[in-house]
Amino acid sequence: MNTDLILNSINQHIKLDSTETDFFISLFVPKQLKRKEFLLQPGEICDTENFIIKGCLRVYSIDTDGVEHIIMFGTEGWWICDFYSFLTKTPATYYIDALEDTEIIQISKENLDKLYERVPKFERFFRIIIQNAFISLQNRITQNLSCTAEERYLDFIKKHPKLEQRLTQKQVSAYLGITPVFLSMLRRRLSNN
Amino acid sequence: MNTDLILNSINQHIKLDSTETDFFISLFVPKQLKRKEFLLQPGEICDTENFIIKGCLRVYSIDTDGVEHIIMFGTEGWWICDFYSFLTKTPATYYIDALEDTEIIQISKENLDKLYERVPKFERFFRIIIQNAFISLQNRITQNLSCTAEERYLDFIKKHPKLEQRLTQKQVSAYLGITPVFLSMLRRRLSNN
DNA sequence: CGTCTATTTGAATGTACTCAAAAGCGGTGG
DNA sequence: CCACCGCTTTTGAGTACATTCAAATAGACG
Repeated sequence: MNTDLILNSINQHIKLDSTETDFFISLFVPKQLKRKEFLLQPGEICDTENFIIKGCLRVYSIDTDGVEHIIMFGTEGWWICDFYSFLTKTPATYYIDALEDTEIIQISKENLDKLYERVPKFERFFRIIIQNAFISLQNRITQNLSCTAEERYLDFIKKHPKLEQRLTQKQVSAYLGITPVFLSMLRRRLSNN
Repeated sequence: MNTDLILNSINQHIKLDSTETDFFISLFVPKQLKRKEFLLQPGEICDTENFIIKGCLRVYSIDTDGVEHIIMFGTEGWWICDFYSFLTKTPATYYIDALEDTEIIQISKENLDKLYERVPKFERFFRIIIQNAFISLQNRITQNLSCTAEERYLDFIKKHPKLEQRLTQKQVSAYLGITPVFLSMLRRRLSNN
C-alpha cells in the first residue's frame, strides 16, 4: 500500500507524529478497480471515503431521460465519494466508476469517526479539504451561469489539460453539460477559426 | 446582540461549556446593514465570516456582459462570505449585499483562527457546516445539468417557498441562470396550463 | 406626484438539442 | 492477425429552448 501521496497531502495541512501516522494509515484498506468497474451505484450506501492513489474515477448521475451527467472527476491525490450518502448513511444517488484501472485506499465511516475522536487534528484536515472542494464547486456554478458552452470547454481544457487527455469527448461533454454531438461541432468550429 | 440562533445551531453539532460559549461569543462583532448596502465588493478582502441573525443577503458576480449571477442567498441562521477571499486573503471576486435591512454577527479570520486553537471542537462544527454547503452545491450542479429552466424554477419555489416571497423575479432568474424576460414567460405559461 | 426599476408582451434571433446516418476506433474472438 | 461488433465521433438538417431587442405597463420609492 503506497501511502506517500496521502501522507504528503496531510503534511501540507497538519503535523503528525509517528504514532498518529501509523494509526491513521492502519485505518485504511486498499482496493483495486478495473476500468469500467463500479465503486458505487445508486441505492447502495456509500460507507467509505476513498483516496485515489492511481487512476481515474468519475461521479455521475443518470437523469430521467437516461442522459449521464458527470459531477466530478477524481485522479491521483483526490478524495471521492457520495458525500450525502456517506454522511447520512442513506442510499446513494450517484454512480462512481473507474475510467482506468485504478487503485484507491478506503476509510470506513466508523474508522473515520474513530480517527476524529483519537486525533482531533483530522477534523481540521478534512475541513480544509472540503473547503477547497466547496470553493471549486462555487467557481463551477459561477462559470455555468456566466459562460457559453464554448467558453466552458476552452476553460476546461486550459485548466485541466492532462485530465482531458485521459477522457473521451463524451465524458467531457457530460461534465460540461452539453451533448457529445454539440461538443464535436464546437471543436470543428474552433479548429476552423 | 442576539445569540440564540447561533448557539442553537452550534448545539446541534458540538457541546460547549459556559466558558467556551462565552469565549466564542466574545469573538463576534454585530453589524447592521441597510437594504442595498454592500457587505463586500470585488477587490476588497473578505476578512470576516458572517452569520445572519435577521434579514437576507445574496452573493453574486457580474459577468463581462454586465449580467448579474447569484451564487447563493443567505437568510436567518446561514453563514455567508466569499470563502476563497476569506481563506486566501486575496481580493474578493463576488459582491455581497443586503436584500432587506439585515443584522449579522461577524468573526474575523484572526479570531476564527484563535477559536480553532483554543477550542478545537470548532474545527468539527465548521467542517459539518461546510460539508452541508458542499452537498447542496453539488445538488444544484446536478440539477443545472439535468433540468430545463422550467423544472429548475418549479423546484426552487417548491424547496424555498418562503425565500421566494422575499425575492424579486429578477433575483430568482439571476439565481436560476435565466433572463428575467424568460422567467416572466415561463410563469405565464405555467399559470395558463 | 414623478422617477426609476421591474415585469410583461411580442417578434426576431441564436445557441444548443434531436434525429439520423456515416465514418472512425478499440477491443475481442475466431 | 484479421474481421467483426459495439461504442464514439462526425456531419447535416430540422427543431426547441432561451435570448435579445424593443416597447408598453406596472409597481416601488423618495
